[in-house]
Amino acid sequence: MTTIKDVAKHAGVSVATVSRVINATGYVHEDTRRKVEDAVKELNYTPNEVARSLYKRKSRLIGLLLPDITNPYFPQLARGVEDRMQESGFRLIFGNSDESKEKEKDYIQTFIQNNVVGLISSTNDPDSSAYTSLDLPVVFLDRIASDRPSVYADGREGGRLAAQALMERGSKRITILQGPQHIRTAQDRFRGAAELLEDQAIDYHVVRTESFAFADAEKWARQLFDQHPETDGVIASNDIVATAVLHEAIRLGKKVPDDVQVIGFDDIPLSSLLSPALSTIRQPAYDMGRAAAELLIALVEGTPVVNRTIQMPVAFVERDTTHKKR
Amino acid sequence: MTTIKDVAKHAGVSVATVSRVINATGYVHEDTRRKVEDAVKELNYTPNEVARSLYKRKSRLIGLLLPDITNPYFPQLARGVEDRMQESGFRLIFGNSDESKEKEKDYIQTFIQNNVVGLISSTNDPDSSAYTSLDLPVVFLDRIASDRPSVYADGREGGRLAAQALMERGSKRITILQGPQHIRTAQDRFRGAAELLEDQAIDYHVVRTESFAFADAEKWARQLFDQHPETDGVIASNDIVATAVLHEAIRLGKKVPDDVQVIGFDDIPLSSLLSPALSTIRQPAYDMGRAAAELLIALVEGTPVVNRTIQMPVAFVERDTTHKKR
DNA sequence: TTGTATGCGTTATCAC
DNA sequence: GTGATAACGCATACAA
Repeated sequence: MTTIKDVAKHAGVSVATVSRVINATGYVHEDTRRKVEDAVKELNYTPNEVARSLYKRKSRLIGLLLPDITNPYFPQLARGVEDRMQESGFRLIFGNSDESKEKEKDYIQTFIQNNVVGLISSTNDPDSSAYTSLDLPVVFLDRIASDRPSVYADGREGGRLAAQALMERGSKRITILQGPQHIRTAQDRFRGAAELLEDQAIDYHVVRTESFAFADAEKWARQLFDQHPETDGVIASNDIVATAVLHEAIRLGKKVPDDVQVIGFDDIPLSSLLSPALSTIRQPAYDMGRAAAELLIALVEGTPVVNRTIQMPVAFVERDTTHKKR
Repeated sequence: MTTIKDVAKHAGVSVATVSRVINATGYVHEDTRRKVEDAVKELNYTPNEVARSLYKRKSRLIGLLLPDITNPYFPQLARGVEDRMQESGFRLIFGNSDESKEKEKDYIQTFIQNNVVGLISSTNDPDSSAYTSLDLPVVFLDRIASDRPSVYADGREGGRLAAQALMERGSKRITILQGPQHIRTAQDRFRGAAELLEDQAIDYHVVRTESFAFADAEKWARQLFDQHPETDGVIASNDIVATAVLHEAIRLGKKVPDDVQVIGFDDIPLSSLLSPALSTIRQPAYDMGRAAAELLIALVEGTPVVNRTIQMPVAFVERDTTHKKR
């Protein structure tokens, strides 16, 4: 590797001068600047980030902690984060936490060891000491942390929208799949839906689901129709589960949406390619990722930020698992 | 942050001794070892990786370069890589290349600046100077690089399996969706399928597709049935495209598999949840990720490796978009 | 068995 | 305007 020393020698100046021109700091004569720039180009020199990081005690690295990149919702978040970070010259150290506190701590630890300047996390427990005791800027993504920086979608409203859509389209015996209890956003969706149904005095059932995992989705779908075969409207906890519900409904010979309407949550890319295409509540995942990145960058750079918690809008995406509204 | 100096002071020894016990190198008296260990625990000390990296000129960081994490096939690769790396204490710096040489170069550059010890890449052009001129161990994942370390699935065999499955199940007018020309693995699949069909003297059509993107998938599906409405068997370039084909077929009122059989490629998690569930050629994505990580670790650590190119097996997964075989 | 001193590549402070 | 040089936190060669 070529170092600043090589460049200095090659340009016939001191390392201090080279440093000055690279960082555009302090005075340097036009002629020497050119000499240095030529040397840099000729030797194909790029500064060693590690040395920089050591001296400055901060890197250009950001930690990104997601539960499981394998779950189709997260790649979009990740992509949003990455794109925005990229634009500002930050790199991502990435980890899957599997919602395990152990793994989270472990990762946070190594983030610190690598001098990351900030952290974006989709933890289920923002109030854990692992985060509160951190003196790094942290942005919680797709998670809610009262009064600490976070970016999330309006799940409550999403739940309401879903319930309203089903109601308006004639479902009388609605079943809500209640997502994992320990995930706040999932509960918000549930509460929103339940709330509206109660307001409208509409009867509904609830089926608990303990995970968002592919492997379990079919199980929840089966349970749903087992326990409530008369269901004519399903509010699923996310699109994966909704897909499984759709699959199971069709397997049981039900017509969708005629016998049973289905609404998902997230609007993952595949939703529109399902048959029938899945009606769902859209979360702007990519934009959420970007927003989180943007917020973190502001925090890192000390730019004043007005809104430390950003709630993104959700919207009902009408496709073919619900009736067309007249 | 607490440094090795703090620990040394606290334990009443020199930094060298502390270093020795942390790294289990050189001699150190049992008593002093305990003293140091106590101090480490008490001060909650963990070594600064950046300083280590600077001194040793190598970090515990690995670069991972994928085309687009948003494409459902890649998260599984990524997860496999991450899990394996995690087990050996390596962290991932992650980037999306969008198949752009520019972005690739850019990332590789910053990987180097951050002293990564190795690189896993799904580039379309392993022979680009960006890679050949690198003096880092590189493993190509889901990509083929003759005589350089790589992990990929047997696409040719996959294509053959798909064609054979369709043939055996009675399709007479098969259309193959030929994936992007610049992606070698996609071409292998295509060639495998075409090859077998030609051997069997079975007539087939080809529809070119230029990408694996969601946004385009429906377009290819439409083109397919536009140009070859009589098609009774489709070999799709991957599961996304297959899903779109399925969607389009159903939209056109075709019965699957009775009117048209469909086979995908990859076996992404959602495939089994489609209605009808998608028959496909399975690539062991997660295991491929793990294998790539394993190979890279061996390369990094100088462990002798016997097979530098690992070809993983593919398999036909029979679900509901193909007839049951009697 | 332990401590001192040096260097990893950079940036910043201070003389000149 | 420019150049020595200390310091960032760590690991090692060498001396003790």
